[in-house]
Amino acid sequence: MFTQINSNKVYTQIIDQIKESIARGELKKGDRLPSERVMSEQLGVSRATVREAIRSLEIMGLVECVQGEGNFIANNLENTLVEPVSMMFILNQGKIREINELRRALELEAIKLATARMAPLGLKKLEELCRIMETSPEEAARAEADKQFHYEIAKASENGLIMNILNAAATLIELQIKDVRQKIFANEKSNDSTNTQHRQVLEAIREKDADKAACAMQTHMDHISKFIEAYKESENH
Amino acid sequence: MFTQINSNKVYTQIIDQIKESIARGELKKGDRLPSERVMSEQLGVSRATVREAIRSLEIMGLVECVQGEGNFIANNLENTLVEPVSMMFILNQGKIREINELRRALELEAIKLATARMAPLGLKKLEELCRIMETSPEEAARAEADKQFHYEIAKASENGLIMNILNAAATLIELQIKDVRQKIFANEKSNDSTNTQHRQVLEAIREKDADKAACAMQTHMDHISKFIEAYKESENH
DNA sequence: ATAACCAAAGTGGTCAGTCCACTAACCAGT
DNA sequence: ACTGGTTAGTGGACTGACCACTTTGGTTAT
Repeated sequence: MFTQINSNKVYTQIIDQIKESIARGELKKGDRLPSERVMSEQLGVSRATVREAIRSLEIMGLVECVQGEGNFIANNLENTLVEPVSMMFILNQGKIREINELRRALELEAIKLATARMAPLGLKKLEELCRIMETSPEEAARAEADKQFHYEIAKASENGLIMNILNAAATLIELQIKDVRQKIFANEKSNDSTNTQHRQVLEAIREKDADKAACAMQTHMDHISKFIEAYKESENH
Repeated sequence: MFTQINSNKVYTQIIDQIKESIARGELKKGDRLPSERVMSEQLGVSRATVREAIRSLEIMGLVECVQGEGNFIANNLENTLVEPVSMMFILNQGKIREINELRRALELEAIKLATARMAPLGLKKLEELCRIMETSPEEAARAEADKQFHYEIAKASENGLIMNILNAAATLIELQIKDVRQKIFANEKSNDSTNTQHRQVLEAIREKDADKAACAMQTHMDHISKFIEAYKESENH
């Protein structure tokens, strides 16, 4: 009967215009937006309204605002979804279990894809990271290598979406439990089994056996989340 | 020597305060925020700044703003991540392939979890939805049942994060290809095989066989994404 | 008494103008 | 070549005003 009337708040339209401009390729990563004063003039709206639109994009990590310099399309989109996901998670009173399950889903898909798409150079990096985790005397270095190991796999999946959300999930876990690795492995011989698991993942990738790799990763994830949930549990008591 | 000074923009602090207030449980879903004028007074900042903070939360879907009434913590968080994910996707010049892969990852995890957690009532709903897809003469009704079928599974996974991101992925596909189902199945006998796949998923759940269910879903996902990517392909030529 | 109406108060949406803090670029003095 | 100041342009924040909308409560007509 009647067509839905879309309120079309002005700031929404501005955001849409910026989005379209990006989609059309007029704005690319790192590009500078026109100054707020110029934009407000071009769009025929007040500067305050332009700022509300830009602010939203900034919080989402799509725009970087530098005082005295200008507003830029973000170069690095890696942390784009951390804020939104974390907010949504808090507001939903989410459980750590949910993040673990999400992470497992993505790691499993990522490694399947990565196994097919991994380049020799990536394999070499994974090899090196395994070595560091096994031999480095400093926990900090081992922890960093651990992160990198999973990051390399995500990268090799050649899927920006999965990579991004995976990063958000990992960050969210860190937010919930500071220094996860330290707390889990500090008083554990568990380090050895973790290293073994990483090795098995690496070997499976090398053999281009996606199912085997996924299986190895699944074991690894189960191992980790068992500790995380146990830790979180003990914290609440 | 010197410690890094963090600028801590004011609107960021306001957002943090609102977040903390939510985390502490002072603000819950559906609650009304103090009016902008009151907040600006309480926080000792201008209304414009308060608005920039609230605007960001609104775009992320965490706050709903109603003119003449007030600003509310969102009741419905289902679409929280659609905007951020879609933005990030566009800015990254993502391919439809990536969404499909993301969706597959989540559907696979969701169905594993759902198989373990599905209640009898949910099974009944799935049964009914299968029936509609198989017998309803109206494509619109069948399409709706299709959506509901996947939604019920996501719901049964009892994981808000996965449910939410899955919804974002599904929405994103719809954004890329309007009326996906119609376009894919309009001139296809493919409807039959889709129905068969849904049946197989349902049966596996009924048998509480998570692996079998995941396998059936995998087949279903492969089937769908083959069509979607083919369609998108043809569209670009 | 009931229903319809209307005015007031409060709210978010938008605007214009102002000042401050910061950056980069240029320029003069050393 | 380096230093330090000046200046133009930028984002950050504030102020006060007006508009559009909703709710509310009293007033009027029935």
